Amino acid sequence: MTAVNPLLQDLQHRGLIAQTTNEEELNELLNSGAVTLYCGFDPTADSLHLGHLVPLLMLKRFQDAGHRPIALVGGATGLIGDPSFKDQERQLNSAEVVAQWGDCLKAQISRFIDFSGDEGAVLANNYDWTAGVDVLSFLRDVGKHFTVNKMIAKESVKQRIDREGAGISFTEFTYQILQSYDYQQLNSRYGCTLQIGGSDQWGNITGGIDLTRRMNGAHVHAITLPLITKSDGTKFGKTEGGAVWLDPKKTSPYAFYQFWLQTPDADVYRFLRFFTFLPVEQIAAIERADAERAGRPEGQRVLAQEVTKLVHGEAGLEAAERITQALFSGDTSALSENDYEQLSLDGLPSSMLLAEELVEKPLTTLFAEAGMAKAGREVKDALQRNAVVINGRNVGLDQNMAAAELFDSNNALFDRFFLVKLGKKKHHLFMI
RNA sequence: GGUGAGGUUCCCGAGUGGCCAAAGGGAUCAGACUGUAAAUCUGACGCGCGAGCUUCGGUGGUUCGAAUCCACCCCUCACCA
Repeated sequence: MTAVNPLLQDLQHRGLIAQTTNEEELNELLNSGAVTLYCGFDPTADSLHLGHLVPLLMLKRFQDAGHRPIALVGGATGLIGDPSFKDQERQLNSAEVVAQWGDCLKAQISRFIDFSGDEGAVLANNYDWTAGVDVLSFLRDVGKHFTVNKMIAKESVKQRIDREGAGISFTEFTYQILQSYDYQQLNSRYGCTLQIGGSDQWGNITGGIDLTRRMNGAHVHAITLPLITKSDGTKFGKTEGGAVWLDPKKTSPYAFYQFWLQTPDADVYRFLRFFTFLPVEQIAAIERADAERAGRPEGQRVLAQEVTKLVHGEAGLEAAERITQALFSGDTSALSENDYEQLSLDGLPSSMLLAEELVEKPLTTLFAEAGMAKAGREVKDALQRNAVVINGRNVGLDQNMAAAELFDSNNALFDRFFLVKLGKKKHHLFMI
């Protein structure tokens, strides 16, 4: 029995390993020196989202442990669409759009992984080795290694094949061959011997392992990461606004920080292990301390701080905490004119008001348009329950038509700011 | 191609001529309680501050009146070929 690899052990303690190829061999591989490993990210949008964060951080964990990660942007696979566990055929995106999205992902990934240095990490794009391949070569050289029988048997496409009325196009069916080809190529080009990915990628990954053995005669490995679940069964990583993005323009550091801060107790320590680099012992200590102390736990705050810092940097975290402090301390009187300007810059939702538009406009419409509620009805409900506060003053439904008066410059802070709170958590800054 | 079942408001799902903006559940939003947590309880939940306006696969029709009846069409599912 060889020594247990510390990285592998840490990953196990964190619950970050769903499946692996032969564990003994994997352990030996990691003990034998620097390993080159890869993880693919398909450009399906102009930004990565929380679902990508765990694999991305995983690459970093390996890099920190002295291994060499390859971040693969799926410029080619993104054109095809991964059918794994999807119940419906997906809409194809145009080549220009996918290329542009791919560039966005590259920029984001670069903030997590260090690509400098000759022996450093590699940023690759599978478009580079697929775009030029002609159909006949591909079918003869690569396709010949796959049996349709095996491809059909994969769990990831099973529901699409079994189920009547669903179906799968040849295009998407081919996806697993393309991803397998990536592994084989990365093995040839960079000596890559380990692939990581979400547990839904197991089928695609094993295809790559087989292909690499057949074409390169190389014995390569894989680790899959668990699907991140929430204790209440709802989907992780979603808010009212949809996905939580890593791009600060799409999800502000403040909104990002708030997302983590609102993590249920039942999930917070697990998420600390998944999404931060804090040692597992320290996380366990936080959990113990929280359990012993009555009242508000520390876990959420630590989680929000750590992950926001990781994704948005010190400055992003500071901005998020600045807003949070101002809005949730209950004391906004301490804010200076400069602070209000900063709130908007820091990512607090804000909008401009035009005096002439306020005369006929009910608050319900005004706040719904500002994005504080989905429909005027929700604002009405909040007004009825005294849940709307403008600059510290409660506003009721009887003032619904009094927008012009409420937002008069005489009532403004520093002659132009209005901080509106709807419910306990929704804040919006209006400026005149 | 044949036969049978069905398409209802975000989702599931009741509703078969007026009492239906449409039961019930879920999701969502707000309130209470708390810790910006969970659980629980309360309210809202097509759109509109309101008067009112627009919905029940589509198009036409019957009727004072249709989600509900009729005709045609579109789509889904099941079984058979």
